[in-house]
Amino acid sequence: MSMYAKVIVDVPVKDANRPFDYRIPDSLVDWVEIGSRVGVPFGPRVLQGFVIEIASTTEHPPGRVKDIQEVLDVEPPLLPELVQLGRWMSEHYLCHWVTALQVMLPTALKGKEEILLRASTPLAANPSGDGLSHLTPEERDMIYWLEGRGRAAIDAFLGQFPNAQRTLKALIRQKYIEETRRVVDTLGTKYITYVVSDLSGEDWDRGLAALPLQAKRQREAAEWFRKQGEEQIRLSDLLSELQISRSVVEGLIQKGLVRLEEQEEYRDPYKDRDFERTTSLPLTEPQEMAYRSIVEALNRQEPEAYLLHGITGSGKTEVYLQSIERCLEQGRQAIVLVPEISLTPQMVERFKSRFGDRVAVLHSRLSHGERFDEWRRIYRGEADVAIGARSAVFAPLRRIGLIVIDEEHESSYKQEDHPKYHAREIALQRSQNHGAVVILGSATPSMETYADAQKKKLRLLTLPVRVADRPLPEVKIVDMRQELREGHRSIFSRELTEAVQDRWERGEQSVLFLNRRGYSTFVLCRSCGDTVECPHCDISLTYHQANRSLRCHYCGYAMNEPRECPTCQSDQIRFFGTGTQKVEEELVRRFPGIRVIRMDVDTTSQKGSHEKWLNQFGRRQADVLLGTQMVAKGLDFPYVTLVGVIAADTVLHLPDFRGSERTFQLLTQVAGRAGRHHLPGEVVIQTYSPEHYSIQLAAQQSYDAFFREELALRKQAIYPPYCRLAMIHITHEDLPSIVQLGKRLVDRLNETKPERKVQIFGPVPSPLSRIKDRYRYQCMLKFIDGFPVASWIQQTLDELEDDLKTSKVHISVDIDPQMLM
DNA sequence: AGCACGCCGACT
DNA sequence: GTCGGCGTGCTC
Repeated sequence: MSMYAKVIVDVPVKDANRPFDYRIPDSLVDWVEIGSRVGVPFGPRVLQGFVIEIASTTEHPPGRVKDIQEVLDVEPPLLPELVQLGRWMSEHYLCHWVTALQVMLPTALKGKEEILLRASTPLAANPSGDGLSHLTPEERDMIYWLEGRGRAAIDAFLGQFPNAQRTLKALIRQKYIEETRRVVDTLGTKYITYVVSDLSGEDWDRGLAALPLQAKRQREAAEWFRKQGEEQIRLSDLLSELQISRSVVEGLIQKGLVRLEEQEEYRDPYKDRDFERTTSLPLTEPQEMAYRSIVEALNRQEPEAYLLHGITGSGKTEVYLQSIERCLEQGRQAIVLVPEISLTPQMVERFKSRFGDRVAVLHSRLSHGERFDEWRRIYRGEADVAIGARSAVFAPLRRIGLIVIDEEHESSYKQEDHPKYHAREIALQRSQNHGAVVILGSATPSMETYADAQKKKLRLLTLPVRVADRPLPEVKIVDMRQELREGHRSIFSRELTEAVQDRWERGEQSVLFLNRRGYSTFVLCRSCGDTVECPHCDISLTYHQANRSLRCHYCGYAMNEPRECPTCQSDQIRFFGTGTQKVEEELVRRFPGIRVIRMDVDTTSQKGSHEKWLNQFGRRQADVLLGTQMVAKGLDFPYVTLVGVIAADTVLHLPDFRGSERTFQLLTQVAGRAGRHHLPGEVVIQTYSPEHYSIQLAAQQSYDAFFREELALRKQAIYPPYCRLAMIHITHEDLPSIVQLGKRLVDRLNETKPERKVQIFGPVPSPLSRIKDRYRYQCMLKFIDGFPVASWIQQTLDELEDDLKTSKVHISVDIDPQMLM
């Protein structure tokens, strides 16, 4: 009786987004499991696929079912739990199943098709070449070339014979050339050769004595090997240590003294670093309470979610560390998610120091190979704490007890391309599967999360004071309009200039923060501080350079680029634009001789440069650290006593209802970098909107007040947490089609929508109205929590299938979008 | 997505 | 007459 496997093939297209049945040949029966990665024939090709189910029957006539060609890994890389999670994701986020599965694996495990060619009639069998006589000389050339090589990749062949695709196809059809297709991994495993010996002491001595007298080098090598007292030594170490060549070792192998063994080597990205072991620190009372509550939940081994709301410097990380310790004691495992940007060496070090080799680190700065190695350590249970950015939530752990999401409000937990998942949601999903505890930690929780805590959907734990009762830094707000009125046009206000000067003289350090995102997109009057807003939407207009207009991307309202401020008629109207480079120049000009480290995408693109700069700053080899987002998070340096925010408004006026929330979070985070140790800290915030509640309340470090204020506004305008959002993006090559199709889609949605559960806005052109020669429209949906939007949208799209298929429209859906652009 | 099949215009 | 354009349809 044959067995069959249901396989999701690597063809992310609607028609292929379903399992295909394959027969499992007898030779592979022991290898094919749920979660296996296999190579399967699909049409004329051989593709990678994932086994999602194994069955003893198939609905298809046996003749129509092909065999699985190969199994690509010794063990199935996807745990059954993740296979199911992938299905849930594909339904919930409206993506192809295979896309959801692939995102869970390191890119090293993405096999691609390889085509090998071979001449089918060896010359030897047909020396006269008669069989080829009716071929053209060119065709014969190809066959001779292939015979000379034995086997060649199709790329090499086409390199040799450009534009020969068609001829090649014909030769394959006529069976002059044989084609083999299979799936190969993009990246192999790294192997290291070790020298080992199985001999007992006596045998060894005997062997050593038997060495010919002239074999000086061999004797030397053998004695050195023995002296090390290790069971195995890296061949490369031995060769370099004794300055001998491989042939010496070959001699010892021949005489049976040693043998070589290939072993898989993990590329440990931290192998050259020593981590000083640390043990638990004493907990403050609030820490202790939070910890105890978490431990109780861990002991219950049931899914439970907590919000750990702790102000900056209150010691959230220590609570994580000790909770993880408890989790490991239970024989369970943990995942720690941190935003990519704060996955700093400092952060990693704290975990490595506490848990040593039991920690595996996954982040984007590792090479594909390194990532794969760390992933495998987790897969094999050699590491039981996985720490990483967003995608680490898929770490292949089998017994998860705890999932920590640090800085849970960070938008980087939402993946911006398919599958557009939110790591927080995936974490909650996995905690259900494992009976695990989830800790969402933040000083500035997202509105949604805090609202959930108030609704008791999450249990709230609070750390209201800093460790060792250190005071929060003093925050000053500088009104940049006033500066201008008094004739100061510099990027630096007088207040900030003085403060920097002061630290410089005292040998203390400053961090200057420039929020680059959003520059040049909004219009601001330097005289009255007003921004130009949409009359219908109460949101800043976006400057569109293409047609020099201001637009609202919620309702589509547009106006021409203004020459004067609509409020005060001043001509001091500006399209904002300042970069870190410009700030650095200004800084050096003002303080000749000051040592500045600039950290932005330009200076940190190189591997390890991030770490290098921070180390330099930590060793006090610079007076000022100037940077974007990346200096806002997680840094903890004792001599930083000043934090300056160059322009606090940038995010505030982005056309996004989360502008105030983002501003508040960012300012609070940045301010938290100052005065974390024995020296008191000071924060200077420069802004054109000093009275704005998000800036005022960030200065007061008053989360609760901000939450209340913002919540009222969200309620009024009906935005999350009072509803949930979905965004439908429509793109097409030409404008008339997209307008027409957009309308048809929205009409259909309106016809089928359940009253009072969904509101539909749009379609309107996206703020980026054309990308890569495709026009973009978007349509926003507000819906009440609990309504199954995804399946409703999918159903509606299916109904329109015929219309949509004939046009070249692309439709993609984003559930709970973070950016409305 | 690819790749084949299939049906219409400019070339040896 | 053929080469080659890309519309349409399918992949267990």
